[in-house]
Amino acid sequence: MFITIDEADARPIYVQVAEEIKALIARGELAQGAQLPPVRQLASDLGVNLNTVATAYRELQGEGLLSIRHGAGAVVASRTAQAKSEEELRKPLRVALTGLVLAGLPRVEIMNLVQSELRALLKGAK
Amino acid sequence: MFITIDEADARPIYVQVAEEIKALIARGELAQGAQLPPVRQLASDLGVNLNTVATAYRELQGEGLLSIRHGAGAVVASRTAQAKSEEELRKPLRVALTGLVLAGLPRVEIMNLVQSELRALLKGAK
DNA sequence: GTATGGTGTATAGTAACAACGTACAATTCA
DNA sequence: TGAATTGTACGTTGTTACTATACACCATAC
Repeated sequence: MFITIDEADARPIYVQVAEEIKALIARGELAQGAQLPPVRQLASDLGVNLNTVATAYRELQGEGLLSIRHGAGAVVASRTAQAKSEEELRKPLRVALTGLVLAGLPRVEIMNLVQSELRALLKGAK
Repeated sequence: MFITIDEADARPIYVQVAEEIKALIARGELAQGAQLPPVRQLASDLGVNLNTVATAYRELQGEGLLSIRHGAGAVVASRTAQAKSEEELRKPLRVALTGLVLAGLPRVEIMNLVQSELRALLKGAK
């Protein structure tokens, strides 16, 4: 589990952890049924409290990506998250693209970035 | 100024407001030099406190997009935000794309979404 | 079965943050 | 100059993020 916390990132730690695990699942590096590290282990690896990791796990469980069993561990439940509304999907994309446009990147460069990121994510796709 | 607050959106109100103004600037609907509404007016339109809007304005000023003068108002200072690191630009994009992949959208559909959003943003570009 | 070690969960405390109401200060203009 | 308009500062309240510590569930060896 190669997860890192970015101090410069304003988002809460548990959100960052959840986001990184999501990316691992999307890439197929965490396949369906795969066991996740115990909250204590991942927490100590990251230098945070175990409850912070537990919150991330519960968030992912809420999205249908993990299955947590008290006493046993957490496993990847599915590679597909529960359905969101189209607007919930579009908004983060709009925010990201707005940032790129305001950074002054030309259209072609933005498309290159998108394709490069998307390729990395779909690498392990079926 | 057509800005709306999304109750379902977990992000703070001032972030949502700042984000929507950014999109207006990117689209060219708020050109360089354009005057922004007084914090009291926008605040009452949105049904929030004036300081909440003021915080959004200051955030945008910090990114170099607005110029605020005490007693006068706020105007669009630039259409280009201050330089961010490549990772700061990539991360939101990765998060957005991860969400789309986990939602089960096929590659072509994701690319269609991206192009549709990007077209809307670049509509007013020179 | 039950003891033990491993696992997630619950609770309480602290600090920081978001949003608000109110008072203050700078600018504009009649 | 004075009044209206604009952003700013300050104090309060409720929420959130994170932590430390104690609890509850599960698997397994014996």
